[in-house]
Amino acid sequence: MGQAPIASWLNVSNGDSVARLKGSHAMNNKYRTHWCGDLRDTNIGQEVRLSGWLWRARNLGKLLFLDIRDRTGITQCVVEVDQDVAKAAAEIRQQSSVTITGKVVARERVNDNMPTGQIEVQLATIVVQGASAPLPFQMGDDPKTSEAQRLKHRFLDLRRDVMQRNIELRCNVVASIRRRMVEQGFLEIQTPILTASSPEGARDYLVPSRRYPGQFYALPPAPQMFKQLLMVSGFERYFQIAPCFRDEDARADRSPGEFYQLDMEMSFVEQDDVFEAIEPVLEGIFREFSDWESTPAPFPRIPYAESMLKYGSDKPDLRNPLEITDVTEVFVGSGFGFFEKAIEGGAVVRAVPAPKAAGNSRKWFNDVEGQAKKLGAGGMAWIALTEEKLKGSAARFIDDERLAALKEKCGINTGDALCSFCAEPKKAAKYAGGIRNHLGQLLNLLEQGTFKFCWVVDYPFYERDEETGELDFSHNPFSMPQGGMDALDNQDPETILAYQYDIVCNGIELSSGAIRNHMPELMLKAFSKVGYTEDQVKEEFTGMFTAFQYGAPPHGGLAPGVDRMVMLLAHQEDIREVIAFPLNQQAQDLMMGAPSPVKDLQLKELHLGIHWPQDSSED
RNA sequence: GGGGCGGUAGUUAAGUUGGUUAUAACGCCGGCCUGUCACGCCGGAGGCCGCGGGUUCGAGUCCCGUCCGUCCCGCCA
Repeated sequence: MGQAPIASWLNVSNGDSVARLKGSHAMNNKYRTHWCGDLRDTNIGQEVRLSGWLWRARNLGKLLFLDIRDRTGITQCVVEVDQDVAKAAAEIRQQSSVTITGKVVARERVNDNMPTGQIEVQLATIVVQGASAPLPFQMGDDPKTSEAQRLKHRFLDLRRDVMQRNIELRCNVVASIRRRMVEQGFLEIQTPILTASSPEGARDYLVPSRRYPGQFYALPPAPQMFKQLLMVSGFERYFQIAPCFRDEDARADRSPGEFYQLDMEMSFVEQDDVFEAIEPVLEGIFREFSDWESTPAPFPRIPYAESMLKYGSDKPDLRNPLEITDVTEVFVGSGFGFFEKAIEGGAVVRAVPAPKAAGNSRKWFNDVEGQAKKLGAGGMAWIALTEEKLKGSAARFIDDERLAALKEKCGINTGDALCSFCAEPKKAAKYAGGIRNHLGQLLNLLEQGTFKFCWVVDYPFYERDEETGELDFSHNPFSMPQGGMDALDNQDPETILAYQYDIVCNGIELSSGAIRNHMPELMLKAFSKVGYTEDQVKEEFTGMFTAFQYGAPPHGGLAPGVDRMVMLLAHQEDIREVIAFPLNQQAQDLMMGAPSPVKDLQLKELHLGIHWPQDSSED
């Protein structure tokens, strides 16, 4: 309650950046002699000139207060109504940009909530530099409006304290990343934005070529091939704050259309070398820009298979203490017909403990089951170990011996409950993982005030498509299979692991990366397993495949998402809060009106015609 | 592509089992107010209840369709 926006703005703002602003040469010009956040009682008696936005006005009839704000803070101006300037001042609408002059005086009543609360400026003149129309929404700490409204008027939204702080934090984080990377010998190298479409992975944004009818550039989903080429070129250590473009649907933690990665790559390294290079950067960033605890390097390394089993996810939130257990064998011979039949068919049973939840109502458990059903689960078998008896949907199948086994395996005891899911392993992991997250929040189990990092390592190299049954790369086709050629030749492809890793923080995937496959013959072999001929590989990855004929070094890297890092550091739930001009979830820019139709002439120059979808009235 | 939730004044919301003139707060306009700091007090204007169709004597409310927003699934090497 009683949020003091004035105070909160300066308290959280990065002092260094404000100091840099204040120290800049643009001081003392036509518009300002001081910054609004600058004035203290030491300035009393000085004549000052300030510029900024009229933040709030309080008109007491014979006395008028105006708050003038710039990026550094807020200064209160005061004027008595019998002075000429007062009449003009009273008419100015909030959020107009203004320049004022006046004398700094001590306040009759000090406001301890404001850094400038000791003083005020006795208004001598006020000039409106840019008048503001009535506002489309209120400008408080809480914007109290829809995101669509905010995005449509982003220039106003960005004027709010929270947004200014987020954007400033982003600047500082990016600057710190650059410093830390350069200090480790990484070179920042820009790579093309207009490049060729690549057949693997995310859907490309295409740019039609004017000079070559029917041909297209693509915006890079990531500078993947370029950074590998830079390794072939011998730059040893490359990084870039790289724009990435993917025509895929958005999420709260996934920016639509475009986003930024700290893209990095190193040559003559193994997986551990990459980890050792990036861990201090991430740890340093998170320590520099947050008061929260942060996992000290080296971060824990969790094999993919273990992560799927224990956390039901390849991006485990380690703030959540709950662990999933495989309890398949407990249900064998239990008389629970549905489970037993499914288990015979290859299903497994995964259980999530719900500590101290045994006393909850049947409705509570039904609601939890409802969450699981949302994820696609057919149902949830639960037991609750109350003082008197065992209750729950699976209770009658659990005899004393089986109960003892569950207690031991899952670490549960009287007062606790257990939620179980029976399905084929991948799905069982997904349901149990979803409920692990749900229970973590519901039971308030998440450790607070901390960033929990981990690596998820040893991803499978291949996976089988559930529908078609065909083998495909599970992650990155350019990553190195563990065991090399020997594994490709002699191992069941589904058991081959990759030198492929993700870095995860509080359940959010910051990055994935890999040690790359730099050997042409190994590439051909790896691709042949998923149905690529030699010619196809050579054609679709021409640049890289050719380059690998000329002394490619072993190399690997990764690419943590910059937006996601800033989102975590700013304690924002939505990635668009740390992007100045994000697209909305439908990948539209509501302010600029993108995407938009173009003139026929433009299409003609590009040799394009529009093929309207069915149902469209135009043709 | 699929699912959940939402769409009422400039903005945010309330609106009962369908029933007179659709409420409130902030903003806007007018008036009062000399120590406020989310200033306060009095008054006023402002509505295609997203859009289209249906049920009904009667629809903001119920039904169908559609558009828009948001979150999730698919997707995101």
